[in-house]
Amino acid sequence: MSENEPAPRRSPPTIKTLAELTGYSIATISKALRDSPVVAQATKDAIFKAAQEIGYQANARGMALRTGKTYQAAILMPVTAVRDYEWDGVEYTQILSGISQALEGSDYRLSVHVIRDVQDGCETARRIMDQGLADGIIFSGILADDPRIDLLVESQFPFVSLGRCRKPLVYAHVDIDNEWAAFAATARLIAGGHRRIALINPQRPLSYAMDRIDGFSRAFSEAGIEASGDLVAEGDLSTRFGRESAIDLLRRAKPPTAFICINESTTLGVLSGLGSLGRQVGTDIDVIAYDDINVSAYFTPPITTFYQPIEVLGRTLGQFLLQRMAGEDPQTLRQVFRPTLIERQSDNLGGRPA
Amino acid sequence: MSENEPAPRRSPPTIKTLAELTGYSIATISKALRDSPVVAQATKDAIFKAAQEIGYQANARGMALRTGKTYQAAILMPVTAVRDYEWDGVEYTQILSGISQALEGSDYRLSVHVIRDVQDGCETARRIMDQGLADGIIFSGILADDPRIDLLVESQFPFVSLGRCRKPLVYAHVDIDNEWAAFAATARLIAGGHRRIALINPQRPLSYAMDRIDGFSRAFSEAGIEASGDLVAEGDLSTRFGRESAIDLLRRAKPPTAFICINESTTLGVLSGLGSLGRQVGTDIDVIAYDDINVSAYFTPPITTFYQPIEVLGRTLGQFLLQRMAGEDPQTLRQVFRPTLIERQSDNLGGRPA
DNA sequence: GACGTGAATAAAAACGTTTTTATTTTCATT
DNA sequence: AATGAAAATAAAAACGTTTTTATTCACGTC
Repeated sequence: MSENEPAPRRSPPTIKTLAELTGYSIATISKALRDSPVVAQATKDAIFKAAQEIGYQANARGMALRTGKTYQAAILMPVTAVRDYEWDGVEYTQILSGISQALEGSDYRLSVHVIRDVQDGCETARRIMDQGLADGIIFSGILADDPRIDLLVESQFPFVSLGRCRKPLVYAHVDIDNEWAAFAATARLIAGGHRRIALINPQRPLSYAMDRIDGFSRAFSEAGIEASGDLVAEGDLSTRFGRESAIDLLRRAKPPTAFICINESTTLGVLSGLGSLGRQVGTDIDVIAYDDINVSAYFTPPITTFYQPIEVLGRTLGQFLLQRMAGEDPQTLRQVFRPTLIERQSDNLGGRPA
Repeated sequence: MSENEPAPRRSPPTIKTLAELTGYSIATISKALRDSPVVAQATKDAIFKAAQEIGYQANARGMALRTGKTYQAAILMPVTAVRDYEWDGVEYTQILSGISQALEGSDYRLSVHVIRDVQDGCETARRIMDQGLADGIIFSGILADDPRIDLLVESQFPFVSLGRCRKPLVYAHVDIDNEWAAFAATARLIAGGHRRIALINPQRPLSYAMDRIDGFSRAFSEAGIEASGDLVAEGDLSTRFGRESAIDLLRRAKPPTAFICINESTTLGVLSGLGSLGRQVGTDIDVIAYDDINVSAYFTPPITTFYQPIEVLGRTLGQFLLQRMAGEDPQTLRQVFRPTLIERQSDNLGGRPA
């Protein structure tokens, strides 16, 4: 009854501590803390106050065991096989940051699972579901036909994808309007007199690679010109790929007079390639890029880009996942962002002849 | 006894399933699976086989509740207040990837906690300990006197830091030999005839900022020359900062003839600054950089750098944390990497007059 | 043959919750 | 005053483990 041990190494207070302290049963405590309507307001107040005082924090493991939930959101982070070119993936910092911000107020925490390829991603997703490692999943690098989306849609497991597949499935997603961005970039160059335009693009199975080709082609067809489809380079998004593609394309019999780059990594490579061939950006050749991390402004010369703050995508991903995990209909959780054009001095299109 | 329901939605097998299946008690099953010596080998074999067959996977939540462990490793990821300049933090993708690789074989998973500053990091660390959100912590951006290290050392909570503080404490860490790198870069430029050398450095409270100044100063003093301490710029590591510093320094009465940059982000900024002042790297000005993500090769011109694959740091961090969480003495868990010099054409030091 | 010993296994308790079920109390209605 | 419903709370069970304690059994020893 009256043990006077001075509690030398006290363990954190549990619901039981609160029960002893307030005189209520643990059941009542639990309900009160979750603001259940069955417990009297006065009781709730007393319990809240006591909880506040002793700094009670619900034990996540206990909750997890009982409810079957993990209070974890998982993100599948690709780590590319291309080791020598390490720029790839830099935008993930932004994505993580955005997601974390969205999760901040909630009880959810973010866990990272690196994956090597889509296959690996599929297995990881399945493991997450089967072993109950997380309550929801976010992933990117969506293929035109992506098995992860099929799997998760079928299992009805909460997830949000960064990017869309080409199947008519209903699922929560966030994306960039790549078709539009490629269209706008191409149309802009065509309007500037260019006819031979190169597109530095990711590999074909990626859904957004195809979106970009669609936009690219549409711009030509709306202008009534034949598309320079022979100038589409497809590869990993490394700086090396950008450089080698640029050099290869410019050495051809019918070289491009302008480049559209998929991201800043390839843009840097293209600029490096142009430089080593002695070509001047803005004079000999125009370049328009898609802008990941807002660094194109510092290229020499600065490059005109389409910019979309990645962190915003991340925040939206996080919000959508929370809503999805709360049971919301994926139908309503879809957003496609249009990047904004940032004109920089390199690009004085229209001022020069075709 | 003989219910013929076709088990339409079976839940994953538990230890109890195994008990029923094999006829042993759940206690024996648990011990067998953990390979306890008290259970007979034949029994173990039978239980392992059964577990294999039904694909039994231990429930992480049950384990967590009982053992008090979380099987989570936490990383504190800084998200800088500098929103406009988003390159910052790109190397975190590499770090995460490395840590994940190290954790791969283990039962541990990696969870990300974003922090806004050191203060926030301190609170987050405390919360992780108090609420038992993880069994170990990794963090970076170490200050010369870092409260997080004090806190965790005192609490004896397992952690590994990327970077060292300047207090003589014993704790697991991984670091780059910044003193040496700065010394080597400075000495190289001095040997090439430079006397007025600028150092683009992070802000002072950061431990490695001071390490770099130490190395910088030592190179001068060993050469018997007065250090160009007036040419040390301190700021955030954004590209903008690099650009503005370069422009500012070059406009001074006694401008630098060479730059040492802390990372590729600032390097790009410095190059941008040089470009807009019409200076030629490798002719008018030399630049040596520290290389995060191996992209300096594609700058125009390519820049000589000190390179250390960040992923290796990440892997080491992960390994150390695992060992630390297994109870290993932090005394033995310390590693300081020396980056390797990558000479690129821009840097033909010694071939020109002072 | 009783007895201790050691090996093997089983039973029970515990971790901290939530949820279902049971009990008590209050109070209006007859 | 008895009855019943509603409100409030308590008790108990459950989630899936691990660990401590208890039981059973075989065997060698006195």
